[in-house]
Amino acid sequence: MDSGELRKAGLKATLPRLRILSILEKNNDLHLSAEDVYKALLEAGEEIGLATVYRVLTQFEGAGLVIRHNFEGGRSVFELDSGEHHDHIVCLECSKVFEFTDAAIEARQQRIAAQHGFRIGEHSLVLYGHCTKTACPNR
Amino acid sequence: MDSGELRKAGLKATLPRLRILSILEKNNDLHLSAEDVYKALLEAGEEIGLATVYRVLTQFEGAGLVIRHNFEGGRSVFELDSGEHHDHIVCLECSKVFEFTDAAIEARQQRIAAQHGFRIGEHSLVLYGHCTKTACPNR
DNA sequence: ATGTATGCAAAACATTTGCACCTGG
DNA sequence: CCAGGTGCAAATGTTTTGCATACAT
Repeated sequence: MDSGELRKAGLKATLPRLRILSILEKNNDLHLSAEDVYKALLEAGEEIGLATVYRVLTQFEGAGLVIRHNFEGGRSVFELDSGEHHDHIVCLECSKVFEFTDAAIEARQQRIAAQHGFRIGEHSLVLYGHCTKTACPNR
Repeated sequence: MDSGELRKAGLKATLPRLRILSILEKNNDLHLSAEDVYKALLEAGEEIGLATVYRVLTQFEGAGLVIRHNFEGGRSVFELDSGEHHDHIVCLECSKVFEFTDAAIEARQQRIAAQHGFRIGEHSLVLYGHCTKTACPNR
């Protein structure tokens, strides 16, 4: 049980929080929207309010447990913060998300930021494209 | 007058469209939201509806005249598409935006996408950070 | 107990759409 | 003239908030 993680983040270990954390853990490869999490919980027979999902996800983000992405398409998606930064490739057709990291890119980013007098906090690199060989509906 | 540009994009050269284009040109260094454009036009004494601004910006995006960004914070911002791709650095404190390009990063992005069986359409690299020497309110 | 968290419904935003009227070519 | 564009208001979709109730410690 992750009560510890929550406590450490200064959050009471309530049932809704534990459940949301559990959904995120179970789908760590996916990137879920608040509604996705909500539906997953309902389907699992759990009772929860959508507002709670939003509140908890926002708190998790503030606590550094979760990362919020603003990919194309209005809604935010969330993933557990593994601690290791990574970038994303999003298929514009099937919405599948791949993750990657590249040391060379990271290094250049730091240098560029410094050149512009910036101290980088977070950064997000998202490649939008089209699958050519995966299970993408369009091949 | 940019009637030509519009015509070329298959769009009638109407007054609202010309005005919006003009606002974007005048603020090419900024990244404006639909509401920003709307307000700018109202302040300039022009009559226009917010819905029209949204419609026109979306059409411009489709026509490749404009690029839409989903930076942090729910709303979309727009900038004229200069034709030359570039990345962004956004100050989390003063919201100032700097642009840059880096050939090495671009090259690696292509390679990485290819490795994952992706054909890249668009991509967006945004560094979120803090100014250290510009006119940022927090220095 | 008691301060916090939750659920529900209502509110707040950003954006889109239906429709009658206006306009550019 | 006529297809397409615009304005307004209403609809949508997402996220936030107020408030009375329920829960963790």
